[in-house]
Parts: sequence; C-alpha cells; structure tokens
Amino acid sequence: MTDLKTGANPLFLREEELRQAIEMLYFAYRDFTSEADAMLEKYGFGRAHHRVIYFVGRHPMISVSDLLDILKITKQSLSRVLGQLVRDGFIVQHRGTADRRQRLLELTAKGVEIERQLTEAQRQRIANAYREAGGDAVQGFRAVLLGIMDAPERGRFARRDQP
Amino acid sequence: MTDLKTGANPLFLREEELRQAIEMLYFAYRDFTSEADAMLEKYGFGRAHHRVIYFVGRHPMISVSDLLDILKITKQSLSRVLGQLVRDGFIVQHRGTADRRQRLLELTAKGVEIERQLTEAQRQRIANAYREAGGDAVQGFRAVLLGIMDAPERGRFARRDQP
DNA sequence: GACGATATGTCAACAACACTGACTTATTTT
DNA sequence: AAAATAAGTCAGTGTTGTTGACATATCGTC
Repeated sequence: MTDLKTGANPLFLREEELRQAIEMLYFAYRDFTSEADAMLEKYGFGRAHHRVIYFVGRHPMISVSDLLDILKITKQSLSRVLGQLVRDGFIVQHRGTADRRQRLLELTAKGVEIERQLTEAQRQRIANAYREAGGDAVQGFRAVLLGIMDAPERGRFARRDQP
Repeated sequence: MTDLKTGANPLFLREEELRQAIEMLYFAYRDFTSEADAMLEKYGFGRAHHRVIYFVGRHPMISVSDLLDILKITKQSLSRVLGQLVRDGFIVQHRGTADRRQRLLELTAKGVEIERQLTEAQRQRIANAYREAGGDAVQGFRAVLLGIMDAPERGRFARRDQP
C-alpha cells in the first residue's frame, strides 16, 4: 500500500517536490546573480553595491531610512557601501526640502549607466525564461513567489487593476 | 502614441514586469532563508553549514568533489565548514571502498535531526505557497525557475516521465 | 614498478558584507 | 526647552567566500 517502488506514494512525492523547489530556488538565484557578480568585480564592488544601485535607481530621491527598510540591513553596513558609491560618483545625495535632515539618494548619469549594465543580464534571464515558459507560467511563478515571501513584502507587488 | 499616462505602453509594462520579477526573487529568497538563518545562530553556524548539511542529507555517501560540484565553491571554503560539522558530530566521513582516496559524507543521527529542523521552515513556506497557488501555478513556477538557472543545472530536475 | 593524474586536506593571507555597541550632529516635533 | 528622529561615524567581530602554495595518499597507465 505504500507504493515505494512506483513512486506513487503521495507523501514521498510531496517531499521530493518540496525539496526540488528548495533546490531550484537556490540554483536559480545563484545563477541569476552570476553575470552581475562578475561585472561588479571589475569595479571593485560586490553584490551589496548592486543592491543599493538597483533600489536607488528604482526609487529616485529615496531617503536613507527608506532604503534601509527595503534592504533590511544596518545603517553601518549600508554606510560603507553607500559611501563608496557617492565618493566614486555613482550616487548623489540631496538635502531634503521638507525635512532637511534627510539625505535623498539619486543615481548620477554614471550611476544610471552602471545600473543598466548590471541589471541587463538579469533582465535577459527573466525575459528569456518568461518567453519560453509562457504567460500562464509567469502568473504561476509570481503567485508562488508571493506566497513564499513574508506577507508585509507582498504589498510591493500590488496588482495594477486594484486602486 | 506613447501612452505614458495610461501605462499601456507595452515596453513600459514589460520593463516593470521584469523589474518586479527581479525584486520578487530577491525578497522571496531572503525571507525563505530567514528562519533557518536564525536557528543556525544558536549552533554558531551560518548558511554555508546549512547548505552542506542539506546536500549531504540529500545525497548520502556523496564524495567531497561531487559536493564541491554542487556548491561551486573552493575546497578551502568547504573544508572550514565541513571540518566543523565533522568535529561537532553532524557528519561522518567514510573511506571509499572502490576508491580509497574518497571521503564519502553522511549525516549522523544528530545531523539528520538538525537537517530536519533547519529545512522544516523552508518546506512549510513552499508547501503553503504551493497549496495557496494551486497545481498549475506550481508548474509555472518550476518552468520559470528552470528557465532562469544555467542550462547544465536543469538536469537535476528531470521530469519523472522521462527515462 | 615507476610516473603522472586525481582526491583530499592544510596553512596563510585577504576581501566582502553582515553584525553589535557607543557616540555625534543636525533638525524636527512636542 | 526637551525629546525624538535622520543620518553619520568609529571600533571591533564573525561568516563566507577567494587565491596560492604545498602535502599525502591512492589510482591508472605505460
């Protein structure tokens, strides 16, 4: 009744299915970042720099504390990386007008360019995977990833048809 | 003609779609590992220890070089982590019988137990996400992740109906 | 049986990136 | 005026990866 030979035991299949998902996430995420990681080396930067560049590009004039909320790292960790990026001219800081304590972050032209280069390989991977898998698969992909992440994070990906 | 206001410009939508995918991967992967990361601290271990424990559990009697092939790290990086796990009694090494140069790795009972605990939260996340998203979504999720990872890695997830 | 290749391990130095803890400055809010 | 907030800084620590060099045991082949 346990059906070990045929692999039809539902519990066994389920365990295998879950482990495959764990491993697919690991391999896909690692490969996903590999080209950008290689490119970053040439600038003497690491993955943390890419994250900062990416999210500043995505949210121009973001405050330091809002960026910390997204990245969920300490300000000491951020400051090392951000300091380099400002010194090297990839990011500029603007004093806030409403609240002058804030340092609002923005990519320079140089910053926009490196962001484009770094993210291009990742965009390509996603675009190819989406195209090959098809629209229904994309919806499934998004649904499962949303289910995996912590609930508060899901708000960042609200559906367009909801005001 | 560019339709900026309505958001109906297909290029614009596509860019937004790709960026959402990039971010979903980042947030989902980070949250996915958070419980295990917290548990590992209590043992004085890091995420690297979890990976070794996981893959040794998944491939009992795996050789060191095969494990290195999966993890794609240097043997020096592995040796630090593996050495700790062996010293602390989570993994045992068996001399290979066919090739006595090999050190085949296996979890101890203690190792099996910590593996179960560490992976449990991840299994739960996947199981919940799979259940909520449904079977078709799971297929889509797998298809897209397979498309994102490097082609050679895809072989690890062969379909069951192919011999 | 000698010799080159392979599997594994080890020592040392280094870099990236996260952390904690303590403290400062400027500005806003109460 | 006092408390809270935004941001920055200094110092120390730990994990995890890297490169390079070298050692030992075993296997496979000529």
